[in-house]
Amino acid sequence: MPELAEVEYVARQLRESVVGAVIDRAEIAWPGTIAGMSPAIFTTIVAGATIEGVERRGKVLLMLLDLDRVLLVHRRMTGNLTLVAPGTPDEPYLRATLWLTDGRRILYTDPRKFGRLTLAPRDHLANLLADLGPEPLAPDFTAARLAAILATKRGVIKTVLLNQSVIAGLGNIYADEALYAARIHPLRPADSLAPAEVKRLHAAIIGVLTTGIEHGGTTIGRHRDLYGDAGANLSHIRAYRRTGLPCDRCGTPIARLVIGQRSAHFCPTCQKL
DNA sequence: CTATAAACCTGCTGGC
DNA sequence: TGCCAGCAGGTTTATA
Repeated sequence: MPELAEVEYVARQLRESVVGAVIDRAEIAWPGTIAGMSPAIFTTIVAGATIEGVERRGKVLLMLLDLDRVLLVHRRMTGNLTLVAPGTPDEPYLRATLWLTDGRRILYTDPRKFGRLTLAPRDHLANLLADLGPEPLAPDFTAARLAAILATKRGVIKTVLLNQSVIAGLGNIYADEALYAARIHPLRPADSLAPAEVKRLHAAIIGVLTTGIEHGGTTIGRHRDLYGDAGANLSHIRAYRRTGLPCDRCGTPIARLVIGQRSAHFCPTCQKL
């Protein structure tokens, strides 16, 4: 589930709680969680590291460690990071644990085992994230820039929005929500959008992501924040998984299509092809 | 480049 | 009530 909004919210919580903390040791409960190296190497490198900062790029959470290293976390579909006090029992589906020297633990849980943790030297970061498109909440993500990008894309807009190399961080929920807010049909060719539509889409992307972050993310299935709480953004979702429910704007039942192996939800009246 | 399908995994839901 | 097909917030890889 975790898209940009969910990752950003947890990144902010981590920044408030663990910057300055020291990782005493790591324990890997499911080896496949570690990407790019063996769990043994991972645990060796991470032991004793100080967490100097927390950042995010797209859906990737970055824990900046001392000695110019970085810990990357991608939660994919069902991964969660939670911070627990000493003595708290482990959570179900625990895949990795970072023990802090003060006794707290950062738990990585992930029922479906799709998520990954990896370590890299800081100067490899740009290379590792090289395929990601612009950050939609950065000041340089302007409507003009979005227009320039979309003008070169031949595919349908829904698929283009999900492509992380086009824009970083949008997933199925916020792509559907942005298209709904902008009143653009998900099957519209990306390069067919009129300037006014691109402008609406640009504002919609920023709007739905900002709202999502403000409410702690959207919890439909498993997303939880750093303290195990569900996000409250579901009440602000107007299209995603609302098939058959009335459109907020016109009352037409929300429809569902499969586009590029993903479900797409939209209002057939407000979002004309 | 674009599109499509399958794979990676497990759990939950809805329909019969 | 019980079982099973289908679906799930993501990404990568193979194939056409």
